[in-house]
Amino acid sequence: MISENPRVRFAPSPTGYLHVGGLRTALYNYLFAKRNNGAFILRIEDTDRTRLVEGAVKNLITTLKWAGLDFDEGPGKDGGFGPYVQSERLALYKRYADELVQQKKAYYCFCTSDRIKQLRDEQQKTGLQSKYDKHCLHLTENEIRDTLKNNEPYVIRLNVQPNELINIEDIIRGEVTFNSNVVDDQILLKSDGYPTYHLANVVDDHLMKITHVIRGEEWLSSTPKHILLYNYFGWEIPKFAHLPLLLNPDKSKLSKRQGDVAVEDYRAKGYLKDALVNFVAMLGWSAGDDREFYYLDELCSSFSLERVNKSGAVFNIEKLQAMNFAHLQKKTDGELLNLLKEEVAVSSFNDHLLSDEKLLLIIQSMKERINFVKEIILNASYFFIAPQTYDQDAVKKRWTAESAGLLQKFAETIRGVENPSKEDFENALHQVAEIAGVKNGAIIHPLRLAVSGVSGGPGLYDIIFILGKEETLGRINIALEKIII
RNA sequence: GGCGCGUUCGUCUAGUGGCUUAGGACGCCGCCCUCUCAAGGCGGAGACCACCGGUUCGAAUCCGGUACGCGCUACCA
Repeated sequence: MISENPRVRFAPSPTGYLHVGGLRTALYNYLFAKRNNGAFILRIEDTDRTRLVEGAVKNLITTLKWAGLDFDEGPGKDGGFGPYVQSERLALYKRYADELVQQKKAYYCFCTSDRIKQLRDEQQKTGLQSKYDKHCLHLTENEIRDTLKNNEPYVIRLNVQPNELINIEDIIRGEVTFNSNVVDDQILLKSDGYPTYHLANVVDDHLMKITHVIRGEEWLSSTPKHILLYNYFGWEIPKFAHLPLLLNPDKSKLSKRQGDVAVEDYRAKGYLKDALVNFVAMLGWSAGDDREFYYLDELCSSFSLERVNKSGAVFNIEKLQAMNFAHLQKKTDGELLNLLKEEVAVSSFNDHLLSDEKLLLIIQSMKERINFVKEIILNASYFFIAPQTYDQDAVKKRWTAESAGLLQKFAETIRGVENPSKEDFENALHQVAEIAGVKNGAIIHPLRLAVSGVSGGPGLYDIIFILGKEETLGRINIALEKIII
């Protein structure tokens, strides 16, 4: 079954950010490695120079690390199989491509892109499959030598034999069969000297002793090319597992056009890494029971490729958000304190220093009312600064002719209390209400409005206790001046 | 067009021939709780298991076909 120490790799191309689909691919590779005592390798596939983005590799590594997916081998962490960046392995690909040419399993091609385009147009017009016509396969050795000597640009193509059945044993999908007639004479080495994905990934997977290729379903169709390559080189074929795609709400392949796809975007929005990882793990995998809440280490011990689904999964943000809430509730107050301090530091309240003790009280009162830590600042700014405005709808609904008088009475009552506790505030309010002959709500609602500016939020006594007596008195005064009905 | 893959509530899924009047989660609706907003508790609507045919005493589960969706079809990965 699973070899002693499997080696798997996540092989993104550095195009700028980590796609959430990529995160899931990386995660499944990581989980598989951890579950089976194997190695998780990061390899950078930067063979397309036109799509290179500055700083992308660094960003990729940072984001992977943020998610908790530490690699065992990769850029900056050699395990004896480096380098792990394909652009640093060019000589290797050239050598293996040449080897194939020697054996007539690949050949030089000098066709111009114009000719290829023309060929393709014609084939399309006649309803044929677009495929290279092996035109250059029939060049004589002399012709090839002369053209090469003239420094004509060339590519090296795979020489696919017609009418062979190519079988793929896929761990997730079972046996998949292709006829070699539908496999194009794929370009292996581009005219700029860089390999295409197909050559590079086969050479590297072999050299890096990759045992299991776990990648997205979009690669299934080109797997026959890879099988052919392994066979031509006489190399052992790794096990394949093609993961179902992550989908947009309209079921097309998850793309930028329909929302955020970068892990960095979700991170910036305040999603917890635990939640994102948990959510993405459940998109296409389940342990076979009803459990949905997992931490990364728990996923490590229960994951198996055999239980990965075959069909694509819609990336449902609402569920992600619910997952984030669930993970948030499980965090200790201490963990939340650290997260809150980070948010405060980058907010407009960064010079508004509240004690840890006070922040902790704020966290406890707000925890179950938020989906993101930053919402404490966004939705409960009144803990940091007195309300600048008062919600007009709430004023209309809660502020009556008697409100001002009641708040004044309440203020008078608490003014004399030394270091009032939450209960002291509550008792004071009850007392005022009783004397005035009104319901508690007649004071509670306007008071909440006066100190917070809004109608929702934590229990009133929690709010004013956190604010403290002086601040509460001050805010009542301001409100009495500002709220006019 | 060709090739490949897929198809269980709106979404993520459980289900591997009888335990299923198809279970859970998110979302939605209602009730309870309640100083508000949440959270929580309880309940509800929501899937003729894409369709048709076959195998079988019995099928969401096995087989075949059809439809639909998606992916690939680049000197992109």
